[in-house]
Amino acid sequence: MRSLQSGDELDASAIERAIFRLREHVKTEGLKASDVRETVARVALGLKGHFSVEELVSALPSLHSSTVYRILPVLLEAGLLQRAPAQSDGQRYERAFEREHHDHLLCTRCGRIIEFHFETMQQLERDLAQRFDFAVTNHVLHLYGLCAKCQHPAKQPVNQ
Amino acid sequence: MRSLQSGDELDASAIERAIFRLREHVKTEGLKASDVRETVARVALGLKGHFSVEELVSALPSLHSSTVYRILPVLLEAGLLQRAPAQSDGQRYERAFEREHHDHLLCTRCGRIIEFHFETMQQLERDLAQRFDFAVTNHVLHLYGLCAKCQHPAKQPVNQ
DNA sequence: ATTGTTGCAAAGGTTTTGCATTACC
DNA sequence: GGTAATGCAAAACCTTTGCAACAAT
Repeated sequence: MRSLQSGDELDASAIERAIFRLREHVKTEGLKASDVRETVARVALGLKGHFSVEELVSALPSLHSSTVYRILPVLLEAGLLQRAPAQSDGQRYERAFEREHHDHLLCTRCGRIIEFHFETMQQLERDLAQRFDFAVTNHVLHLYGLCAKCQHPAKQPVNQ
Repeated sequence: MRSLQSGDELDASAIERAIFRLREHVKTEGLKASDVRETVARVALGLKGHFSVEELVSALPSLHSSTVYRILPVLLEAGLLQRAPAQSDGQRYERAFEREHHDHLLCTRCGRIIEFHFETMQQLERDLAQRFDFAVTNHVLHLYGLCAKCQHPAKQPVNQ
């Protein structure tokens, strides 16, 4: 098991690789090129951590939310984004491009999210393939509980 | 790792234990006793597998859906129900009372859901407690992929 | 020319909320 | 009597869809 940082940003050349992959995907799917779609991709990849659709739309003031809603599935299918744990304000997303898979630890009191990588999962996926003849392509592992601060409230106040 | 059956029903005495736990929880929370709430609990615990709110409401024709929506969180907090993988028709729930934790294998083609128990998760939870000082209370593990039938389409048609 | 894309408005569906009434303690 | 629970209707919420105008192939 390893801990991970979520805030690592994509540099300019990584963004260009992502756009390249998007164009490949668009071509493969028989869609047409679109500057708007690429703008959404660039802005989404520039957001840090987990973001809501509303946050993405706010970062794209010239675009209508329905346009963003229509583009999001394409960015997911192209492997640029992936779903993140949903909150009360709807589905959330995060960057997937050039980022290794990770799992989430969610504090149920303060909302803090810790990311980590659990190597044993690959062994589990092999076991499942054998036992159930099930071919795993991806997974979601969310663990809920109390983070260090919220377990020791005397040291730190709640919700910060 | 062990495979599990989801359809195991609660017998009458187990239902009574669940109602007892609900009453304890209601008392602890400073709420008032309510026959309606207990009826919802009994009906929900009688449903097999994963169910939508609409299915629960349909099984309670005399109650308004808003009443069911208001009662559901109480049944979750009392440990009688837990969330199940959401579908396009909204959130789904399943029984949690006197049922060991289990994880889900979800076929992305036909929608089939296989439940299993992964013992190593307890070891992971201990590791996380050490590494991050994070106290895990529960977790969600969903693995997506293709089930046996959908990997071998020659033998079996899709979507059945 | 044909077909995908976008903006706008409207509808869609699930879930929540305000309020008056009823039930519980 | 005071507070929670319920039913109803309405609102809120996120998301999807229909349609006309626009852009790409």
